[in-house]
Amino acid sequence: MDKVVTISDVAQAAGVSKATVSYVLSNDKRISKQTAEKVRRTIDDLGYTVNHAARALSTKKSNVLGIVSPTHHGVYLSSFFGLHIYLLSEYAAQSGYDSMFIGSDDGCDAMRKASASHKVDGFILMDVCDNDSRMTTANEIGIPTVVFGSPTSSFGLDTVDSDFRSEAARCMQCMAANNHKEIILYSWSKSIFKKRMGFALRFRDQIIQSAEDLGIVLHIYSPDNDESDPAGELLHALHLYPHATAMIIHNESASIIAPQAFSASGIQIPDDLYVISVFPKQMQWSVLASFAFVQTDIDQLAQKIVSTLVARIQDPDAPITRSLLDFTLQQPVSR
Amino acid sequence: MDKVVTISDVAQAAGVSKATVSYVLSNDKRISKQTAEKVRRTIDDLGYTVNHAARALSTKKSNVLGIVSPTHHGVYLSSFFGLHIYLLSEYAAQSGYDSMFIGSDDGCDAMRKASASHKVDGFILMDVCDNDSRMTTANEIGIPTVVFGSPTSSFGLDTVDSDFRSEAARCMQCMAANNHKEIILYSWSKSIFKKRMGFALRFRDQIIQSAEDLGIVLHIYSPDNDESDPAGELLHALHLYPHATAMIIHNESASIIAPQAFSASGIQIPDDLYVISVFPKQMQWSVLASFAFVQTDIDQLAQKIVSTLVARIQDPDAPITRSLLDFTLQQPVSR
DNA sequence: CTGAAAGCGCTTACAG
DNA sequence: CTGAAAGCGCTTACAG
Repeated sequence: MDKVVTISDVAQAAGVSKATVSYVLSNDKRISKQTAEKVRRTIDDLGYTVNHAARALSTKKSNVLGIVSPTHHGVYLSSFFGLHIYLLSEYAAQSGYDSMFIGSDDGCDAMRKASASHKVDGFILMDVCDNDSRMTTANEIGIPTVVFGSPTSSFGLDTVDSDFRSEAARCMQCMAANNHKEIILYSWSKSIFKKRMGFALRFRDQIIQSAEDLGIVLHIYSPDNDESDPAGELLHALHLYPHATAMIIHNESASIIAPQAFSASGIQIPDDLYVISVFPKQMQWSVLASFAFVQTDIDQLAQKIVSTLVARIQDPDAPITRSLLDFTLQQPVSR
Repeated sequence: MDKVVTISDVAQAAGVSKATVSYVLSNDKRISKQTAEKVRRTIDDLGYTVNHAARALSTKKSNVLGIVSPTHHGVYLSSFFGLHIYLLSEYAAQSGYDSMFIGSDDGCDAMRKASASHKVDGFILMDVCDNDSRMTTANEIGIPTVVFGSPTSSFGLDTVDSDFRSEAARCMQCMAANNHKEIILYSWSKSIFKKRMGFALRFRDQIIQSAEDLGIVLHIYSPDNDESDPAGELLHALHLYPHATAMIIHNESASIIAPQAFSASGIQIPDDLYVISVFPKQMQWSVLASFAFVQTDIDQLAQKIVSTLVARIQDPDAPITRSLLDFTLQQPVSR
């Protein structure tokens, strides 16, 4: 439509050089207050906006963070994936970064391309599993990267996740405190374990450990895949282990469906069965009041992920960071 | 790490000019087969990738699509939002575009900035409601834009959505065919209607229309907001209208919870209550087999959205497009 | 069929 | 405190 205004237009209108305008833009203190003020006014008058491509070419920085979706996520995609992306890009914006979603199946290839073409300054790897090839790719490229997940090795990359070990231990202490001697861990599906997702592995391993330490009889139930009916699976688990007095649910779809599934079968929570569930506090509409729960906070995680990546971009040589956010156990609210 | 290779390096190594390399890159037929072949080989050898910023500066095209999240989505965010973004960016990639997520609360401001700084070639507006300010903003900017949603007016913008009117009519014909004289429409929450979201309005209006045409007694139930317990709301609706023999559920969280909620109350589907639900075929883990349902396909929608936007970018003067995808009604599978 | 050159809109040493 | 100028890595008329 109307002609696009460039830095030259501003310079001319303000009666200064392009360099001066550029310095004003970057708040360089060498420019006098009056000049800066004058330039800023003409910028507003003309409605100037910096050309992103030109700046990127000149500075060799794109000011874009690449959000890399998991390779081969298969059919399973958390309902909170969208919220994650939303929040990440929100916090990125607050730090002056745009965010680009990199989602094709050939995750690593897409990463190489995005990096080689200077499209991004850094990567956020979503839902990283053990030995995730995206980590080695990031390493080879040598680009600032933060891993969202808890792989056994992060290959020298910064890491952010919920502290599943600590949360698991806390769940078990709660079980002991409430005098439960035999419990069920309703865990993630076998296909999640097969993918070696850290959140599933780390949580389960700590539960096993704590069960031993506390002398609690533990049964682990893990559905075969994520397509089966979680309500039926939950009841099946109860049927298999009739002496269990409590259950820990660490599984998204099961957490959502569980209150209904139990009430449908006339199981009173917490009288017939004491239940602890782990789910994001953003899971609102699902009614879980009679459960105790570990309330992970996606918002805090997103904020931490972005700040970690931004810090890494600013100082590539800073020591590696491993941030585990430890969310507390909430007791059920009676209603 | 290792020095980044530019078009000059390729030109030198291949013994041609930069211009020639550039022409090879764009498959210009003026370059001889042999030269092109030679250049392509050195490109591979050197591992050259075009610098995105340089190209964008030169061509004034960013090759990026901006996905604009709804302004003030409030607490409600569909569980499929993430899948949507994922699929959109997948199809964008297939068409040679990257996708940038634009999500801040000041949606329109963010749009202006993204456009002014030449960061995007076009916009996809997610979940557009009637009189959505993003539409007028897109118009003022004069940038290729496709509206995902069914607003009353699209302000001259291309539009893609599921065909809610047609689907609603089909649901009602099914009701009539099954001889239901009195039914309940369990609809979206009042806050969704207050936002004037087209999918809720258009569907409801057609249901009302069809009810009149077919002589069916219709009760519309709409929860106050999206935080309330959908299971309780569903039962409340049944309680209010005890003579209804069927229900149409057009509400995401209610669709998910409904099978459990009904079974918990001993309501047999379809014997006690005939139910038609509308939900994406990507909603897998939730068990809905005893419902009839309109199976919208997020994948097809995403594909259509991207192809529409790409076409618009290529030909800004082509006639305006309005694509309504009409998904069929599936009868329940007995199991 | 190929190349020299201008230009895209910025930033940043370097002079003054 | 400010400006002239080079350079970032491409593309694209324009010559030849």
